[in-house]
Amino acid sequence: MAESIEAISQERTADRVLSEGARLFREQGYAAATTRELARRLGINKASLYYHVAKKEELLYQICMVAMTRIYEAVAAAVGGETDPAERIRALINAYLQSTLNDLDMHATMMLEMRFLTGEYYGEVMEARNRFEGLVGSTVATAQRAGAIRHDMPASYLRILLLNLLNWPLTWFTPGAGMTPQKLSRYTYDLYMDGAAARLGDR
Amino acid sequence: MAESIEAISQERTADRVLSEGARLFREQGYAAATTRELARRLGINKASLYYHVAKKEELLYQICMVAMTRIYEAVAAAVGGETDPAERIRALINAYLQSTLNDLDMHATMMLEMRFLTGEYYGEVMEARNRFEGLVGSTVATAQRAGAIRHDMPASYLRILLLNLLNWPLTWFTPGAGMTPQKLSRYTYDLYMDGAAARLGDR
DNA sequence: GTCTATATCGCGATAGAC
DNA sequence: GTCTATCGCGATATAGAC
Repeated sequence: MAESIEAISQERTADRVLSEGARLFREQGYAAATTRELARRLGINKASLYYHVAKKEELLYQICMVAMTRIYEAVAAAVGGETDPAERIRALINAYLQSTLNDLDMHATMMLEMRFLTGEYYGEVMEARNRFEGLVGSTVATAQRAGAIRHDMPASYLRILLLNLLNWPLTWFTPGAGMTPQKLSRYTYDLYMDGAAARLGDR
Repeated sequence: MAESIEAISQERTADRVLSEGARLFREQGYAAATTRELARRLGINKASLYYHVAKKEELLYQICMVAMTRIYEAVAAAVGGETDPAERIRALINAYLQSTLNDLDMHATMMLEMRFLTGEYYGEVMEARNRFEGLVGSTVATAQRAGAIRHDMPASYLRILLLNLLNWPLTWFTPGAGMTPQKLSRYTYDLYMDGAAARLGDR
């Protein structure tokens, strides 16, 4: 019993280090953020931090891996829940933007700060990211083979153009500033599938 | 005569500080980059750097302002050279991607590192960037009013979706890796205007 | 699991000679 | 316009008591 209570409070503290770390790294950038400031925000001594995490870089690594796991699972579940190729892309866009924009600290840190990782840390995160972007690519390529996506553009371009649309919002999205992940998802899907040009009968 | 030679060599050194600084800041991030390393790359003593630039932050500021000036002028000239609304958008996309991807160090530093500026430095760069993004927005809005762009999506979304497509390449584009700014421009325009969906008669 | 105290280092920036 | 020399600070991380 005492064990489970300890386990719970331990988990809480570890979680707080992760989420406060992600917030700090996103706000100030990994390199400029200090362990002193993180300890201050957590209300503990800076030395106490090193009970929870071996070093600053390891914290960044953990944040990146958690973020990658979350978004992979969210997007895989969303895509797996649809059969129609276009609906799968709609679900992908929605899950991607919901995940990243509702958990900005973790995902912006992962996408924008992972480059500061070195060696194995970097390798593992990059591998997870490649696996994830492979899921995006195969969803698009499958839709193309099914005839739902145009054939006069290589699947590799269709993948990176979609990733451009999905990732840049991490740099500018601000919750509560009028925009919502829902609305952005809808317009992103509309633009990605149909484009911005006026069609016959539009006016 | 001696003056002009001095002026030229002075200009050269100042230019080298700017371009090597941009390269270093892009490679390592502004916060992680050191003035020692910059001096080493320039082949001068670290103290000598402070003859050319007052402080590290001022160098970042100068890089950002030069990048903003360059891209504004390139895009304004390209858009001004066309009259057809769709062609103006094509020219905008092309000039935007040519500028940023052929001068990655300056533009990636501007877009991704400008957040480390403080006070007036930050204010001035942000103002220039807002002015520039206003040019993008007004080009899209004008095309919409002319009937070339769909009316069932707010111009504000059409602007940010285009900026998503144009800016994220700064994070992944690598010269000489198969992709060219030309090809990316073409596909970006095709996708932005027409979308990814297959049309009747595609197959 | 948190603390006090501290080691050790590398940073931005300056002084002043040449 | 570049140099040598150095200041002063704040960073990550560790030792060891409680």
